[in-house]
Parts: sequence; structure tokens; C-alpha cells
Amino acid sequence: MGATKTEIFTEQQNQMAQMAKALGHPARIAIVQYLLKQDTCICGDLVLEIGLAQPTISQHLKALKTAGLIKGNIEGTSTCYCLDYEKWDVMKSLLSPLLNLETDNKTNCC
Amino acid sequence: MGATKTEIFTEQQNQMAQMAKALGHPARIAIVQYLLKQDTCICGDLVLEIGLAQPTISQHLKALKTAGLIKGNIEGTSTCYCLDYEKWDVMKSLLSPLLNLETDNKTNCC
DNA sequence: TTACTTCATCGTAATATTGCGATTAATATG
DNA sequence: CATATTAATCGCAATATTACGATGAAGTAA
Repeated sequence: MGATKTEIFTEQQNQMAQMAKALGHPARIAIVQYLLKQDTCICGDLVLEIGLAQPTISQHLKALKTAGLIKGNIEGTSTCYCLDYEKWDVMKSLLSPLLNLETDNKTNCC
Repeated sequence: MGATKTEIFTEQQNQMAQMAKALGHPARIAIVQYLLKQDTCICGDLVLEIGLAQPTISQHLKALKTAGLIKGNIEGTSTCYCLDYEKWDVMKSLLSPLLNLETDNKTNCC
């Protein structure tokens, strides 16, 4: 107990949950927003931008990278990060059935 | 330490993270999918549909309810759950800037 | 080489999550 | 009233996450 029972869910459900989970922390939202704004790649500017310690930012970057949402490339002493647009499209197509609801003519039953 | 430093982030970032976090578990994805499919409200069918114990499902429902994504209404001995479409629209508008990227002419910098 | 910069990783403490058995509260039903 | 039924809550154990100081690895600059 304590661990998620991934084996009772579909591959898609686990994938969707994993990506949503990766975005489930304000620091990681901030990182993604920064990568969106800058368009170009960045490294440790995030430590200055967000008020968290360097190891913590590094950990959040790793989480986003593990989920496949960002890519990292070592360039000299610094590392260049950017959004992984291919994976981003996968996420969009997986989540759009949930998000794009016809909410206009729906009445809550409760 | 171990707790998220919510105070250093914007209200929007915390809100987005909270909603993403609520969807960050396959069981809760499955619950939302079931609510989408059924359209009408449900209660403990989820326990049968998903292979988890009743207290566990109840806990996940509470998490979704706390995030505001679903509503619950007591009807006799059972409880009726459904998606909260208003909150759903809020989530859609918050997340769409992140999801609706022009990925076509973007080249990864890494 | 030495010193500096940049980032990842290790180790640790605090906290949160996941899952479930046992129990409880509330409402039906006999 | 007694007894199911339904779902929430409590309490616990296992695991995961968050945050950071200390350290390490790898490149850069003097």
C-alpha cells in the first residue's frame, strides 16, 4: 500500500495521469510558463525567476523530463531546456476529450 | 520541509497546479471518464467499475471534489456525483494557453 | 593547474499520498 | 423497532513528494 496500482488501469489512463501529475505543482507550471514565454532555451535562470533552491528546481526539471514534457541538452557547463512539442501534442490529444466538453447545454444533475 | 511553498507562486499557478494534480492519478482519470460517459450521476458503481476498495474510491472522489472538478449530492443512502461544468470551463481557460501551442512551425532548440 | 561556474545527485527531514480494514452516520426497508 | 444498504471517516502502514544543504562532475577561464 502507498503505491499507485497502475496495473488495474489502461495504458492511456496511466499516461494521462502521469502527464497531469507532472503539471501538478506550481513550480513546474511556472517552469513551463517560462519556457513558453522565452521560447528559446534556458537553464538556471529558473532558480532566479522562481524562488526555490537550485537542487529543488533541478528536481522539478527532472520530473518534467521524466514525464517527457521537456527536453534537456548539455551545453558546456550549463544545460538547455525546452518543451518537447511532440509529447506536447500527445498530451493535447489525450486530454482534449476531457477538456473540450459541450458545457453550454449541460445542466448539472446535482 | 516537504510541503509545497504555495506562497511564492501566483494564485493562477497554484490553481492550475491544483487542478492538474487532481487529474494526476489514473483512478481519478477513470472516474472523470466514467462521469463523462454516463453523463448522468453515479455513486458506488465506481467501486465495481474500478478495482479499488470503497474507502479508496471515496477518497479519490473527495480529492476531485476539493479541487472543484466534481459535485456531490446526497440522495437517500447513496450519493450522486457529476462534473462541475463551471469549474471545468475555468480549468479549460487556464490550461488552454499551455496546451494550444503552435507546434507546427516550432523546432526544438535542444 | 587552480579557481570558478553550472548543474546533477546524494542524503535527510518534513510532509503528502495511496490503499484498505474497521467503524460510523444516515437512510431505507422489513 | 431491528436490519440492511450506502458512503463517509478514522487509523494505520507503505510509499511518494517536496525542499534543501552538501557534495560531486564537468566544463570554462585565469
